[in-house]
Amino acid sequence: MMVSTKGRYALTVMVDLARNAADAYVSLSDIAEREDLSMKYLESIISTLNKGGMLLSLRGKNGGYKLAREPKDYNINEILLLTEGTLAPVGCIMQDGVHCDKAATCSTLPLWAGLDGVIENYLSNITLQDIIEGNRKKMLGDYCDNCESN
Amino acid sequence: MMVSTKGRYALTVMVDLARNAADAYVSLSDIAEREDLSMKYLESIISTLNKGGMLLSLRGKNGGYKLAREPKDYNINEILLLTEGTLAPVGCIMQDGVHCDKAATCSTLPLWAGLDGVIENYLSNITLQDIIEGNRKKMLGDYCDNCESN
DNA sequence: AATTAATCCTACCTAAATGGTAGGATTTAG
DNA sequence: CTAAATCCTACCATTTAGGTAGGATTAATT
Repeated sequence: MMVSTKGRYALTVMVDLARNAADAYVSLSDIAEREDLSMKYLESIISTLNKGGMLLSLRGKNGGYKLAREPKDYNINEILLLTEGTLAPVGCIMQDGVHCDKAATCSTLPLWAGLDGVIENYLSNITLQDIIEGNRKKMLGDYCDNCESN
Repeated sequence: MMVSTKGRYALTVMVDLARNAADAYVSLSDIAEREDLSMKYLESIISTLNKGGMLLSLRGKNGGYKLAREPKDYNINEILLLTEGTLAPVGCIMQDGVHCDKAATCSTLPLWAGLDGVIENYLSNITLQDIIEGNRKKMLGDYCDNCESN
């Protein structure tokens, strides 16, 4: 599994905040209850999102979190990358340039690099806005059963 | 990581066999030595490939393995699927129809389904032959640095 | 018939990652 | 002052990854 619950729940939190945006700060307990997820676990996840500059937070009573930007200005790749650390499909594709010592002669490396590119391309072109709008055509593409043909 | 060493080594073995095809059976110790991988570990991996109908095997002295079909008739998706069990990017996408009980209302599910489709589409369209030919254009697509522009 | 070289099979093992939980310190609105 | 919230550190159980070990079986060669 490329994306663990950490990344999945992080996206769920972002979508929840995008939906319940208004202008107010939303408490984590509200999010946890709405999404039926462990608040304690979400705490560590939302901390990563917050430190990564994805959110604004307010401590103390009536505090909580809200999005730092508009939903259309978040792409899914950056959200998952922040929480997962890497989205590389294999261990021999590194984001920081470190790679296997056989890389120069490896015949399968272009395959993994190509796969990595396809994944990043897909996720980078979908925004938080697309998700809350339920833009199935963009997300499911040609494989969408009930998307209009134009 | 979506693809573990199991799947990666399985592909390495298939590529090695495709290269050293001839007509003869190739012993696992030869493959392990050429690819610089543990023979004992490869044993369990090649067993999966063999039982899955990807290979032909011959026991006893001078025995070994060879491809059951021509390299152009293997796509990478089927090789990885067999050895990894699943290539789903998240736990909530299952190959056998089992899914999360929130699926009906989940707003992120189309994203995961779309990602899954993109991965499967990419891997299904690349063959073992493409790899041994070093078809960088097909593997790296638009992201290829030194592919010809036509 | 014996030897050798190969696949086949079952069991085991260590380290790291996953998916959390627990408890308390700090901050701020009312 | 109190309640409700974020923030922070530590811990922990289970599963997965990445192998290793040892031997049984099969078949070609001498």
